[in-house]
Amino acid sequence: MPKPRTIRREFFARSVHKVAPDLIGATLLFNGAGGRVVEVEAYHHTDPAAHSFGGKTERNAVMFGPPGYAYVYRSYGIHWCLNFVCEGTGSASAVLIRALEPLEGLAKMRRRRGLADARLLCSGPGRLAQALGITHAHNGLPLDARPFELFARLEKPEIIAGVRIGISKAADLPWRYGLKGSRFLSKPFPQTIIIREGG
DNA sequence: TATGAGATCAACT
DNA sequence: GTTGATCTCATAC
Repeated sequence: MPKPRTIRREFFARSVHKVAPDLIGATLLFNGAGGRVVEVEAYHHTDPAAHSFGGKTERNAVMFGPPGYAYVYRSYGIHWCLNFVCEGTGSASAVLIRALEPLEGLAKMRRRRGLADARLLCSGPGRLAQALGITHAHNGLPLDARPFELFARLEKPEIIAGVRIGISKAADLPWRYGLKGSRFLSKPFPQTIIIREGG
């Protein structure tokens, strides 16, 4: 068995469109709780759906900083959503982490979510943040140091792509990526575009 | 299975 | 005042 490699900050200093599919199958832990990344979305600064599209504000400031940091924002007034800042300082692009397959710290995550069903623990950006205990307090933290732990995938999974969820601007861009066949996706992928290139 | 309302806050018009 | 990178519960088919 090969040993899992820790993902370093340089991993994120690339195009969001490379980083996003490369994150599928990676392992994300936060204070020892988490699992395998099965769904993400890419947000590029030239994309009208990105928070950074309209320029730097207090909320999105972390997106304008260096890659390899966590951008956490409040969604619909009640949820927290976790993003990984990518590309270079000032490029203001990020990957939204949308779903995990729960593997570690199941009891902790169930307690935080008030749920028994593993399927619903981390299947959605708001659910995932709640299960891991991520809030605005963690906005701007580096991804290559505790409480974050990120491990690269050992094998190249089959990745599917589709349009992003819950947005009205640039809604036709296929920048949502998922692990093919996973039971832990926030929603099914209607069309199946399979990506094989990359590693 | 599908659709709708409510929760609640920051950014924007 | 409206919208939004959401989720849960209720009601309808």
